[in-house]
Amino acid sequence: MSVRVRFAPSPTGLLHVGALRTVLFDYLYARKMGGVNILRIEDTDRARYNPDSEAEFVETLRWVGIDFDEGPHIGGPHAPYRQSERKEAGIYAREIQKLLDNGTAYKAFDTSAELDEMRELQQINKIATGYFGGKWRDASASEVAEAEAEGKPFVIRLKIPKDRTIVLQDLIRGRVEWDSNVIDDPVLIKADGMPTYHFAAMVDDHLMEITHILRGEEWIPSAPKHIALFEAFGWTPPIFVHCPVIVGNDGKKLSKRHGATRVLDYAAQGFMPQSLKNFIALIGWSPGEDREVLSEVELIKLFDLDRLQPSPGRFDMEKLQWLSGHAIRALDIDDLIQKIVDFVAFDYARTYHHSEVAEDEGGAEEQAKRIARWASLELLANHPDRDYVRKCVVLEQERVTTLADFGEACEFFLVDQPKMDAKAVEKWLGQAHVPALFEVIGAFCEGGGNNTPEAYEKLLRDFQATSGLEKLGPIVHPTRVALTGKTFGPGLFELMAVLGPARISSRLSEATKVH
RNA sequence: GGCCCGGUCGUCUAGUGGUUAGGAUGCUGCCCUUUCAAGGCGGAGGUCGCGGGUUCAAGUCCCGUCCGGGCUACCA
Repeated sequence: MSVRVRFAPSPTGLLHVGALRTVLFDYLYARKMGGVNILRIEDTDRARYNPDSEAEFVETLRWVGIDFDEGPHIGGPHAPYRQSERKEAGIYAREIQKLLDNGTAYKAFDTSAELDEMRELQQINKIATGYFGGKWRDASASEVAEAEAEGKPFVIRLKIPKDRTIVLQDLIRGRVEWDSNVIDDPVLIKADGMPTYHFAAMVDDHLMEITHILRGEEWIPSAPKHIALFEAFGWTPPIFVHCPVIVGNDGKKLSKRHGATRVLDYAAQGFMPQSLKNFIALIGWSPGEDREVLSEVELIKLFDLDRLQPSPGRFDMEKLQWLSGHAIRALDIDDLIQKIVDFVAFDYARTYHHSEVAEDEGGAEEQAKRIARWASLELLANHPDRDYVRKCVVLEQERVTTLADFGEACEFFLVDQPKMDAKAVEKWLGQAHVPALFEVIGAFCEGGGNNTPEAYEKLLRDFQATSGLEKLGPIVHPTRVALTGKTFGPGLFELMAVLGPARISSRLSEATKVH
């Protein structure tokens, strides 16, 4: 039987990192097995419904490079793929009737006030809370008919069998058992007629012929309900795969405090999607060899559910950064430039770089940095001299970890006069030999000297020889500061050849004035 | 409270009875070098949560215990 997996998010908000990992595993497994990857929207909770959510999922997953074979945005043989639409189509009404008919589900007319009272009593008596039958599980047909005739609202609950052991055979965790008497009767259909997750998800998984249910481990406690539901229908349940969660550095659930949880924020920060995938896949899974940097193809080829690990993993930003830098360095230069151009055209990245930054993430200072970074990125992407852009990017390629980093890295290439680091100016530009040095370089540039790294190197080394200075540093550093405003960056001779004589002369004369 | 899941260097992990407990990241030293990176070569960092047991032999199997996390809704 062909593998069919599904990502079934509830459209209540953004796509976060934890959910991404589950879809990634769905996707990798489907692709590896030549199976089908399905997107299904679980919008049965009207109160929490967010109309922008579905578009967020689709856009984000497109960026990451995770695609679907069936879903609300592309259709498929099991359409519709939104549960609200499936409800309208009468699917859940039809299925629940089967359970009502075979006696495995029942109508319960308790009011929410009654249920609250019941729970309170259970808590006081320190016994398990939940609905273990109440007065309706075994109510007589006439009692039910009477309540219905009065028009009382009701829910439909599943009859969890008594005095049994319910067994979950989880692919990652093995056998997990429950005494069925500790499992309460879950609501299947709410008073408003909408199905609950428990009902809709399992019915759809069966109808859509899902072979493996990959979901977060927070679902383990409700697994026995789902298994009992499959039994009530007489259906064979799919294979359950409860994936470990991703937590923050403090071991707690990933939240805003740990950095971005919204996947699209990583796109906006200029991370390479492949490295995010690579990184996320490595939390809870490994190929079993000592290999960590994996291409898309390798990821698919090597991935296997058998190698999933049960323990939760922490989200380590530094490793993501290493992976992203690695991916950028591996890129062909023209490809890289195209990616930078695309990045600058990416609306959300622009928005991200211009939105307010919370105090604990750097506040106004960080925000100013982002705005400057973006401005420089735009200069780079829109620069008329593409050959110049190419040369700048080549020199910075091995010094960045994200696409956005090119903003800061290339800034001095792009502006008329770079911002000068005051400390660097003070340290290097005041030295006695500097005026003579700049004069020599200026003369070389205006006199039509060769604009090559080799020629500049010879020029500066010759100056060193005649000046009597022992090291090249006192010559290189002031020049670098005058030309870039910084004490670090690409090789001086290479960057001089990129800047060219005109920029060099004007910057040197500016630098002379500054000091 | 009840039920459930988890526990190997700071972090991500390899490991399925016999290994000096391996790799990666991060940290750090050296090399390269005009700086910063990148790259190359080293180093520190783990009494495998703890305590019993089984065994000639336990990170690996069993029991107990501690700690962390989840669920305990007409939310998913």
